[in-house]
Amino acid sequence: MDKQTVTIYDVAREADVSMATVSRVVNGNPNVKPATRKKVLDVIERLDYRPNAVARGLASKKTTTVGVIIPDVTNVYFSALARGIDDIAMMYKYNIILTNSDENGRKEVQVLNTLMAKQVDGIVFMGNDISDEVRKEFERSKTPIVLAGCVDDQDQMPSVNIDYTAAVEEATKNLIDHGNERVAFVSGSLDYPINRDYRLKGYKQALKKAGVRYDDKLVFETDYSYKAGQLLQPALQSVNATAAVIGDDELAAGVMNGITDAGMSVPDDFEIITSNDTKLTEMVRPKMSSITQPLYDIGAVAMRLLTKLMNNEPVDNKTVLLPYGLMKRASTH
Amino acid sequence: MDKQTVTIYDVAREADVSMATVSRVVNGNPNVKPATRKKVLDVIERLDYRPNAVARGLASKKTTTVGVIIPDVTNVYFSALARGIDDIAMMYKYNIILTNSDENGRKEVQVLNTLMAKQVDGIVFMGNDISDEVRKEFERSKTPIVLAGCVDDQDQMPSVNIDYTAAVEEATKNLIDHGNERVAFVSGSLDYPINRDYRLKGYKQALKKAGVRYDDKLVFETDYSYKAGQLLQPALQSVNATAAVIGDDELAAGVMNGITDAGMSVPDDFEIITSNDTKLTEMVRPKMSSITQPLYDIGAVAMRLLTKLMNNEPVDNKTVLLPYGLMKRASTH
DNA sequence: AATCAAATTGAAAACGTTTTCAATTTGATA
DNA sequence: TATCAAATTGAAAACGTTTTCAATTTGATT
Repeated sequence: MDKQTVTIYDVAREADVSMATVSRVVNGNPNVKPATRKKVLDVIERLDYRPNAVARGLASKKTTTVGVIIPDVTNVYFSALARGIDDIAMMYKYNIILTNSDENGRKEVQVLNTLMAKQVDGIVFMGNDISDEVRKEFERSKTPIVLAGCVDDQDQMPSVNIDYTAAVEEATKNLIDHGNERVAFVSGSLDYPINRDYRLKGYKQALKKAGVRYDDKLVFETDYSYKAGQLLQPALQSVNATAAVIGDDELAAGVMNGITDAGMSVPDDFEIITSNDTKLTEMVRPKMSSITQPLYDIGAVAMRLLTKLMNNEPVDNKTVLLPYGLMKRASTH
Repeated sequence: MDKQTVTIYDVAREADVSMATVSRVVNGNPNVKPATRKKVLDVIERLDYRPNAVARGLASKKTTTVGVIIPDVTNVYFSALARGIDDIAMMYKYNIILTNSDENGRKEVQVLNTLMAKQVDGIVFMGNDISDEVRKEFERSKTPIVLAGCVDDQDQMPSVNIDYTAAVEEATKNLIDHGNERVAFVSGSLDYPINRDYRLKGYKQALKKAGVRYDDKLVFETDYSYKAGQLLQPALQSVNATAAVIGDDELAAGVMNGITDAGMSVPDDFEIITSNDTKLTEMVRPKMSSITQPLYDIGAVAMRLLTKLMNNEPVDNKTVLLPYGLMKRASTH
């Protein structure tokens, strides 16, 4: 305990007031006489007193930190959400404790517990799935939790998303309207509700409305990587697919480059609509058409929703659907 | 204060031991009889006691959190560093408080102070520059700080980088060896030491060694954005540049697409070497040649260096240079 | 059984701030 | 001047854990 640290006790003694008064000044409590306030502020400046936020957290039971669970911060989709979360967090004077989960359920439970131990005021959870173990931790938690870019098929949790079903339906319809009779659906794991129950559902609805028979050979399940996308060209060709709705931009870039590297032409031989409208859609050639998701806004709105929950503010709607669109670029006609 | 929270006092009472003994058990202190330890652990499990890490942080003066200051988490370069930092942090049982700084000096000072108030055990700083105000905060800090992907031209701070000078020299030499007589240097702000004193220096050294006259019209200063890169094609053409070393992958993708969209051919008409070897270099067409930086490793080694500093472990070398290379892809001959 | 050293345990202070409620001060009114 | 209500202030407890050092226990030896 080196006495170079200035504590509230030092300030109180120098200002000849109690610690309670110093605390009131520091925290902007109005019940302090102006002259007293000035005296204390002068001492604070002279001693360069910096309040210890950990002590404050213990005493006040608010740490002004929020936990953010992210599958992988290097993923362009999730990093955009994280940016929205952090910007709004800082606006409301919170800091984020960021943890990569790798969509590993065991790791998710572990980091959830660590964050709870660190008494975070709230948690934003990103991921493709909510395992039973994770859901159990959610249920026992007194700390507010908001999902961002993650659906809760049991609809128990506050969440911010787009209407993935409608968005994929519209994208699929667009490809069908272009005359494509063999539209593929390229997706991450169909174990994930977001893919199986929301996005694939939109795909099927578009087919049905267009009177196109559903063929499960046109549904491809893979991981969300560029490499996996590149390897899909032969399989897509073998089922005579002429277009695809693809669930991730890096995956889509892989599919597209696999196709063009094989000598086929996009969009003439094969049309592509991807899903996240990250900056990657503009960088590849041809530029990729995409469902537009306001990624930054999903993060920002999730964090704002969380600040309301943390502060017991009234919340109209715990399930927020943000607008989506369809941005046509050069990967479609 | 709702009594549903189980505290160390509850465990001590149930196990009929003192709080000190419970603390010893929880923290693995060997000075506990096996029978006592078992008794305590049984109670901990029965009551589902979860230690409060904030209280522990206050009492022990270690919070097991580290601050990470990042210019922009959506930037592919920095997010890869962040990934390395987090993985090693978790390995050593730390969590990262992540803050976006936008390379804004005022904001950097602000977040530094916030992190200090939150008693982080250490800080990893990423950015292109260390402003005087930031440096002053560094100097007064008793908390260890490590730079990652950020050079300290005053060489006061522990840091992890590659030899940017040698790397750019080699890339420039490569382009000169291809017969290019007009090699451009496309960079972020030359106010930043990393660009002015390290990378531009390498560029100049390569020219000098090749007996090529330095022409400042071939030096382009811009921001690190795809959009800025796209707009550079006319300027590059007007100085008859036939090749460029470019300081950021997104910027390089913009330059390259600007050139190919204008009808020129890469590498036949214009060769490009970029600097970060992110996955973007594989996604664009043609694939981009790049200086290879082990981004993940820069982050990982920085975090490891920080754990040593935090634990007062011996450190051989506070300035770590990791290996770089030159990956030739299709944007060069 | 007595002695001694090592191991174990406990009481209470420490960590630095916030909160609570009683005590005191202040200002307005009659 | 006395009274009263509102404002201000202070003392001490609270927050939940760790640490320190004295007290106690244990085990080995004579």
